[in-house]
Amino acid sequence: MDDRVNITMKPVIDILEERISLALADVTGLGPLPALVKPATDAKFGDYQANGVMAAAKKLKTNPRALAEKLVAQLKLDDICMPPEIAGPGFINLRLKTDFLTGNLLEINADTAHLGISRTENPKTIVVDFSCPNIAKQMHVGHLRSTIIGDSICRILDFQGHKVIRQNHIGDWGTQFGMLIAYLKQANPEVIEDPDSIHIADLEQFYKNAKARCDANEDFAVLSRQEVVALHAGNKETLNVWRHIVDESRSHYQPVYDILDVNLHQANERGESFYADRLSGIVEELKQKGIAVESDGATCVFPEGFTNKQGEPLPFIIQKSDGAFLYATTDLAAIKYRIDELKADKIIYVTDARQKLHFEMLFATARLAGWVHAGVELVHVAFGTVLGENNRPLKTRSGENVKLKELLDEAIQRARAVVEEKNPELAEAKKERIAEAVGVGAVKYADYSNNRTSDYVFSFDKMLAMDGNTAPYMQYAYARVKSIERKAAKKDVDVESELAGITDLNLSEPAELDLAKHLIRYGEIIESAFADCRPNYLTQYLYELAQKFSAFYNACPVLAADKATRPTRLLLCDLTARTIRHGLSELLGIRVVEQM
RNA sequence: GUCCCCGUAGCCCAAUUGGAUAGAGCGCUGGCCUCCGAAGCCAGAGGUUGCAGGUUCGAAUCCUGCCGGGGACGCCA
Repeated sequence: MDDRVNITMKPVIDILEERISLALADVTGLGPLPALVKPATDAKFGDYQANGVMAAAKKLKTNPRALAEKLVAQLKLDDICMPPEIAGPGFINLRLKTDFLTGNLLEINADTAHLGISRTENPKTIVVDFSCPNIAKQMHVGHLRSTIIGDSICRILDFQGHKVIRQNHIGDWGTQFGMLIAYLKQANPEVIEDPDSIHIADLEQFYKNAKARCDANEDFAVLSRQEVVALHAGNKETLNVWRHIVDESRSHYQPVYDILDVNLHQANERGESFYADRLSGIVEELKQKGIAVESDGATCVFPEGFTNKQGEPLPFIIQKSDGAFLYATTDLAAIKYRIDELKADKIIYVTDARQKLHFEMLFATARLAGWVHAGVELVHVAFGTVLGENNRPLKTRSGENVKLKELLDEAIQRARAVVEEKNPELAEAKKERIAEAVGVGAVKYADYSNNRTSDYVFSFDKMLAMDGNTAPYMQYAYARVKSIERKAAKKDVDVESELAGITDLNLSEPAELDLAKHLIRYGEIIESAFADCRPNYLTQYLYELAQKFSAFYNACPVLAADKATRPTRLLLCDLTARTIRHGLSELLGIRVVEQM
């Protein structure tokens, strides 16, 4: 079964690419050349086009159209396409046969779990480093993108059959802990006796109070520094208080992951503290290998190709002059751990674009150290900033970071108001569920649908709009299919049995064909979203799918269709719903609802 | 000052990385509910892809130089 699926259910675009590439190699005698098969830029050119002939002709210094003629004469695609057509300077236009389309849809239909999408032939162990909140502070809007983009990358990799290791590199070991512990000991001395009694209602306030006392009171500042030393030295009492602050913080951010449907748990945490006792060894090793040297009292690596403002070599500082370790040191320890112990073939870092230079230097240093053996890939997946209406990074009116929890609450509340308006007769509990799915979905979808690398302006009104490329639009398309199924039951149409015995389809209406051709491209889109870690390819596809479904829905009655066409249309509905549900809820972590 | 990212329709964004006549949405104009959910659909107007050169069959995409915006650049993460 799996073999069959793997052979037959490769995306069409890949099959075409392979076959045309082979033929191209044959005709030119130049060895393997890419066929450059792409979706057609315009429906009037067909469904796919191969652009590789022109590049090949250039190499061969021959006429591209003549080469195209020779190639087409050799091509055997008649099981998939109508006879290829040559156009323009040497494009080869390909139009899928309806028979092929039918067969493809039936196979997708048969493969309930994977929608006919084959798993990778080359599974890898991939570590994804994402989210990474600072402990003892509430998650704010700055954590949104890393958290959900990282989660989606994991979901896609997982679906493709890779071994995914999620790593939440939480900030749990910094100097701010001295201050927090010192404050807690003063403000809530009972926690020393009974650490379980810690209950920090407002983490942010707790942090601010500690900071204020630290700034105002020199004795307290001294105390704070002593606590850091005590913590890092492993003092039992201090460690105990620290552990409870971390636990308490988790009880604040775990619910945020839960409401976001982000698959992160305590088991995924490998915070800064995890690497604490490895840091001095890392620095030692780099010194011994002659990679790290002392400079102005600090220990630095100077990887080639990086310069500072004065044009001098730029340091990657791994140990401060006071002996303390930094972010860079922890990241180096983490790379080593991930490659040596987690056996990572690939490590993906999902962080904001401003850290680009840091990761370039980090990777360069790890390579110098010889830790990154052949076959290991290091990738920085960077993203832009979430902006407010003023085009500056999103803040509250008073200039503070917008808390993620509050942002999501507002989205849910706004969605709730819309449900109330459109569908007042629904049960309360149902309205609440819908509001959560729509509100949170809207925030996530809006983020995913933007180009990852650019900044975007956050707008509740836009993301909750029912038209346009938004989560509610997609959820609505899904709910309409479900509504057809409910109506079917009332009209004595047994959808299951009509679909169960289905062996042939009757595709004839343009809207049916258009939808069908889009449905079979799902696997191809997942591949491209994966290759570049770009969830917006997926949202773009889903949006087009929902649009094509809506056009089909308007043009082609389903339940009222005659016996010859109804099963085909039911199948199109069902596959649309399954694809939307899979894309939204499995790959993007956005819930669908039966009614809204 | 050096380096990195960006500049696309009135607005907000795409363009699968060098392919054909640059696409969607919002907004605007007009049409579609006796009909499976109108939170919808259909049609239309709207562009010298910041500017100027260059590379080639072919450029929003690559190269050079300007202009404008954002970011990074020794002991934060």
